[in-house]
Amino acid sequence: VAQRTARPRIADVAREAGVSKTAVSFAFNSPDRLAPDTAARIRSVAEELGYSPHPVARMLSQRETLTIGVLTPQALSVIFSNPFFGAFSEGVAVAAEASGYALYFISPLHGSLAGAMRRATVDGVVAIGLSDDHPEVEQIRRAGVPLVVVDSTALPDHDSLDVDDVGGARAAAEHLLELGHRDVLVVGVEPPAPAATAPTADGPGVARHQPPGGVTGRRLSGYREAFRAAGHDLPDDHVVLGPATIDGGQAALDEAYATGLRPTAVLAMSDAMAIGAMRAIRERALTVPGDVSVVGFDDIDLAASVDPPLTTVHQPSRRKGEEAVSMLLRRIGRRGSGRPEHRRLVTRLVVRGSTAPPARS
Amino acid sequence: VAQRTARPRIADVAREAGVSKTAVSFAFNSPDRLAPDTAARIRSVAEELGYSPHPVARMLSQRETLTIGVLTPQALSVIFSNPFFGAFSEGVAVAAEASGYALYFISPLHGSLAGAMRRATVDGVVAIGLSDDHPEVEQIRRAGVPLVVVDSTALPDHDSLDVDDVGGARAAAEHLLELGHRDVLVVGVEPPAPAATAPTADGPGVARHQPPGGVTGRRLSGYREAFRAAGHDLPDDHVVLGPATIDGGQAALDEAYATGLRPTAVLAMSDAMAIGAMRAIRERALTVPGDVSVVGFDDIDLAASVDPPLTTVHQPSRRKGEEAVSMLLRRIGRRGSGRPEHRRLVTRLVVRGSTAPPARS
DNA sequence: TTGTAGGCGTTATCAT
DNA sequence: ATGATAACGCCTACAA
Repeated sequence: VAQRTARPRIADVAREAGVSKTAVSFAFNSPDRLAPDTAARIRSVAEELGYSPHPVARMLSQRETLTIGVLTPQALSVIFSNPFFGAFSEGVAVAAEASGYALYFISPLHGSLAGAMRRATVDGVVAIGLSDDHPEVEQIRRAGVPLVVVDSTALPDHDSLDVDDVGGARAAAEHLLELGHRDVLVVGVEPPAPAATAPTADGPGVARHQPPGGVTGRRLSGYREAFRAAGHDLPDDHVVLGPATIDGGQAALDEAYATGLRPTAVLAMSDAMAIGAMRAIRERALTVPGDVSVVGFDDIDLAASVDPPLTTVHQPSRRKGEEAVSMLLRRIGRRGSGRPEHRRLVTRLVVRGSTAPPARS
Repeated sequence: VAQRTARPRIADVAREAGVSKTAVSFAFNSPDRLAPDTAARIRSVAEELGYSPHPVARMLSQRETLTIGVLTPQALSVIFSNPFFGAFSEGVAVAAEASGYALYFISPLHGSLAGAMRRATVDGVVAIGLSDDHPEVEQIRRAGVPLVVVDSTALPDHDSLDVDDVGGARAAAEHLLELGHRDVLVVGVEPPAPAATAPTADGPGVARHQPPGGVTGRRLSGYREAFRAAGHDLPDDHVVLGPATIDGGQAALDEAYATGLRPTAVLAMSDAMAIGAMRAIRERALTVPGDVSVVGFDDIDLAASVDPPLTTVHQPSRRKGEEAVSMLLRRIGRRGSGRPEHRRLVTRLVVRGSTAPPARS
């Protein structure tokens, strides 16, 4: 590797071209204010020297980064292993790129999300899955950066975007109830354990005492509504939580079986977990949907391609990403002012092949 | 939303606490150099005012961003829709987070990758899939930022990391040949069309005149080697390219059928494309592997869960991400000096259910 | 059309 | 232990 030589600065170009630093700056930022040939000469000298404006210096003086942050309370590793997040990011990326913004991922560093947030050089933030009871949410809000929260219990002061989790979950549960299922296991997404407070890495387990908020809470109440309306019960010990990954779903199901549960159906809060659950079910030499029905949530691209095709609740993941960025860019444009906007996108149940009536035993 | 009030600066804290700016800086960066109570007082004033050091100013003065860039010649939208990339990013994220680095994604903005690169405030870059014949590769190298290229034809001057594409591809082709297939369609990953030069958005099509380089080229030559060794032929018109997505694979297969091809097997260069190909095959009322066998590449998490389970070439995607970052951090640590390092990881064929002997017709 | 000078907010150097 | 001052590299009134 070529030893890195000192990066040329604007003064070098100015000297070499025999003009002032201002002229060089103009050549890059407002060429119209320069005689055409001066501008051309400056640019060619710059090219020759390999000069380009230092982005950090530029940011500092323009107070603008042309970057938007994607903030998540989970480690990026768990995030990137969830296909739903891939689709969401796709939407975010499309909208950001279209407006010339780059993407910066903000995740807990050294256990601190607020710390990572302070380090982030962004013009605004899309926060996904940041529940309002997150211990650092207050510090994050105070950063004073335009913020759109996605899939959170709406912070009334901030723009928010979510989907009809309750309705979608209710539809999923109703579907199982109509098929005749009564003994149903809920496989939920575990709210990220803030490493700062309680780093209890005890894997998936039954729901903790405090009722989960955010998406998990909303979907859970959707499931419950359906059961209640049908005059049935969804006991607390039939709710197992874990990370929203294939492995998480598999582990969650194993956990439930270890507890002695033998449900005829599974309501998973993420397709990745649903797929993991199906794996666990098969490893027990049971079949889907013959012995156990499975319903997912998200409707990832591959949901229709797995075996059996997954019955799931569709949510517009890509659009969610696009819409979040577009709300954020609007707010950035307004320089943060204006009343907060709250949007909710629709969900719908997509019935495929992973659900069937329970086996008569 | 609260009207954003002027962000407090170091001088505000200094004044309020009755100390100098230096003292405030020390309170944050080297508290040991201050009397314990002064440090404490300063920090509490800072807290009260809601002050934290401006990250951009900090970067400027420290000449360090604690951020690594992930550069891709494709739009992020196509990237995030490829599960392989999710796994790779997972590895990148794990390694980066472990060292306290944040992630910044660099993709073509306004059609220019080099332009996006110049805007990027990063300490180093992991470039994935940047072929050496990319029109902007020279400008990117000249940026003088530590660079690790992944899945590229190795730039001899830079650290590089790839997998045994040739060997993996050869194994895939040999597998099909052994099963008895002769009429095989290759579904390849299309090198990104640099928007800067030829924005010919004519979708998937047969290979262009210039032979593809990078991964596509290497995998193709692996396939060819196997055919040649078996005394068979892999005609040029049996190679179709498209974006590495489900849709891309589906479109590529449709294209081939439109051309009149009726292969008994498909060699796809990505699992996403393989899954897309399987969809297209089924839409023609054909079965996999009964009528057409399909082999993928990557071995994404879901490969074993699709129907039928996908025979594919495994590559250590996560490890690739981790290793790339670790090489990059080493180089950053050496401040860019030292001889370039070149690593290659292994691949292996994983036979599942999507391949079988050709139907006797 | 071009140049001068001040500011962006920090950290580092060198005194005291 | 603390403070004054000069970088860091650029942008942009304002002046010429």
